[in-house]
Amino acid sequence: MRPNVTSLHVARLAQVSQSAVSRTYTPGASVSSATRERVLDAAQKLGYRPNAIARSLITKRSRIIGVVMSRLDNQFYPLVLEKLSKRLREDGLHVLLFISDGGESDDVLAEILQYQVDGIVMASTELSSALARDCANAGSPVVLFNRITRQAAHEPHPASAVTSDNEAGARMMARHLVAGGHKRIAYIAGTEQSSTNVDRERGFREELALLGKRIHARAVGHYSFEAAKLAARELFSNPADRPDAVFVGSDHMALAVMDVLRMELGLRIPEDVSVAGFDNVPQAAWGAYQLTTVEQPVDLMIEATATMLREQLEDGIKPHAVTMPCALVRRASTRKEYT
Amino acid sequence: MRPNVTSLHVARLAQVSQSAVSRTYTPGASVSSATRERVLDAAQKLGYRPNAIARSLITKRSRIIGVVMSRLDNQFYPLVLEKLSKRLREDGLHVLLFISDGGESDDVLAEILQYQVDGIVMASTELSSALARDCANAGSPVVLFNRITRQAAHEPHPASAVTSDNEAGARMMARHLVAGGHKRIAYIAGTEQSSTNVDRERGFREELALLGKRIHARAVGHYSFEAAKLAARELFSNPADRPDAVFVGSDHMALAVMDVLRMELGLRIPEDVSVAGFDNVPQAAWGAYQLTTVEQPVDLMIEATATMLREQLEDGIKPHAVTMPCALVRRASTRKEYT
DNA sequence: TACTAAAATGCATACGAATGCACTTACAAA
DNA sequence: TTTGTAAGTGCATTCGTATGCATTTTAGTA
Repeated sequence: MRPNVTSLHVARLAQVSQSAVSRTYTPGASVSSATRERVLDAAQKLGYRPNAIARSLITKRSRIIGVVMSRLDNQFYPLVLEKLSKRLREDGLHVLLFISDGGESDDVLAEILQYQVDGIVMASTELSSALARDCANAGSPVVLFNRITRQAAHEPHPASAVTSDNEAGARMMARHLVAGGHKRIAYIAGTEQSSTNVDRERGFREELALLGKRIHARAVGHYSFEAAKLAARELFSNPADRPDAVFVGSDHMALAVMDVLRMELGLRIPEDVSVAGFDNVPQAAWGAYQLTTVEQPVDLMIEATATMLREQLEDGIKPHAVTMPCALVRRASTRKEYT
Repeated sequence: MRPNVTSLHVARLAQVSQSAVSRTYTPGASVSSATRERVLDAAQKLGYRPNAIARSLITKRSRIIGVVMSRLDNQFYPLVLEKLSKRLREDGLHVLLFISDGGESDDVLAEILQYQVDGIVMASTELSSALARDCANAGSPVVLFNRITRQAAHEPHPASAVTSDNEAGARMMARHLVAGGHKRIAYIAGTEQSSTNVDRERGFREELALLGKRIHARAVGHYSFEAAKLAARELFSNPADRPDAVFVGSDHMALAVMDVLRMELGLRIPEDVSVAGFDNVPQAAWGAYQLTTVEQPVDLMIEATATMLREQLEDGIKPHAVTMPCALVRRASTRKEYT
């Protein structure tokens, strides 16, 4: 194996100092264009590439962002990952990816921190405040994506958070379903403790209350495709008292629910029962589903994430939380008018 | 910001040398259990974490694998990513993720190599042999996942490759469709130059020929959802001569095709036309689609990928190619018997 | 108890690039 | 020409850990 070619080799060939080589690759450093050219020439000849590891060691900037995700089977997250990765690359950052199983991710975080990441993005993952403190101590700002940490009002935020306005989105859906004349409205929850579910459920419940309605039946789908199927069967187990609408805590689950209702129970959507979801994943628009849903503004959320990372990294701004607006997307899975 | 706590700080607190601290964290190194314990105690108190960057600099092993992907909207790849990430973590490796736009990925590779990755996995991406050589020179073994480089017989493989037996899979599908009594069998291609498409199309065509049939009509979907819709419209534009079966180069495209056939053209599947795909993504099993398809043995392919990386890394084994068997998955989107 | 092999430990150096500092050179203004 | 200023350059050091080597300690055996 050939020995690695280092800046020193380049320096020798170009007849300059190692510093000159370094400066050539450091934007804004002081090098004459003559030297720069000789360095680049030599580098070209030797096939030199600056060693990012060595650079990180001395600059204390790895230009790596640790990203923790789970549930990649829910199309929402791969798309987030794709966009996030592209967006961070624009800022010269790279993604070190960790797949967690969704629960507490102590060990995962420990590994991440060893790599001296410049920041951490956690999506579809919980973060204990103890872990958040660890990260803060390690100097790695954390941005929660699509999750939020509950926080006592007087305490500082342990981590930043980017979410959409889950509560408002759910309220829109409540109004939409009530306007459709539905009488027996059910709710299928995601993971119960997750902030997304808490917010969505609260918004939905409260808006229904304002309209003089209530959640007629409820089951839990844990944001899982299979669990959502079980939840649907449970909700519709009593033929005498079936819901005429189901608001499901995520599209991923809602698609499973639609399958159960149509294939197993022979129900027509939306004639017999309306189904609505949350997220607006691509499949929601597919012809066989046409799922009415609440759209999360992914692009805005990604942009906000990138911005918050940069702010905390460069300007030392404190962690805080931002919320982006949702929008109702009406499709064919919900009745539109009172019948 | 607190200064980072280093092995030296731990050493001082534990009253040992910095070497002792290092050895404590090096499996198989020579440390007495007494010192190890004191070191761990001190580390605990100080919140010490070994700096993976510094370690990499000296060991010349980053324990990072660069993974290049595109098309994360095709569910096949997120699932590969999830499994690959988990599998590599078992080997103590981590994933540095790059999203490419699918074409040549020169710049992406340059960035990857700067991080001194121990290896590279490229999925859904082409790799020129020039780039492959760059990687080899940099000492980073490359494994192509679900792609293969065409190679003159006498030349050494520039990169390893893990694929399923695309050709055999397509042959199975040809037999299945012919057995179903289809007369006018169409094919929708993925990206035409991609090895997956070349192999699938060849297998399909040749097996049909053996059975005395030929591809009745053909269009190109570029492995894209939207392009596949266009392809479907094109294939079915002449009502007088419509295919009675369509083999689509990937499930992702096949689902789009089904939408067009049913929603836009009002065709029944499989009564009016059979549709089949390739990959067996989760959505293929969804109630609304029930897509007959060829299953790629993802778990085997992941395992092979991990193995090849390890072999090339540790045992210096030369790049080579392996192929895993596919299996036909019959569902409701294809007619089963001659009618 | 004496002797030997093995284990444990510390010292010093190396990995590859960035950067503060001191110095030289170039160039413009007086 | 002299002076002042800025740009360019090289030296030497630094980042945090691993490891070869020499040395000391321990344990094992006769």
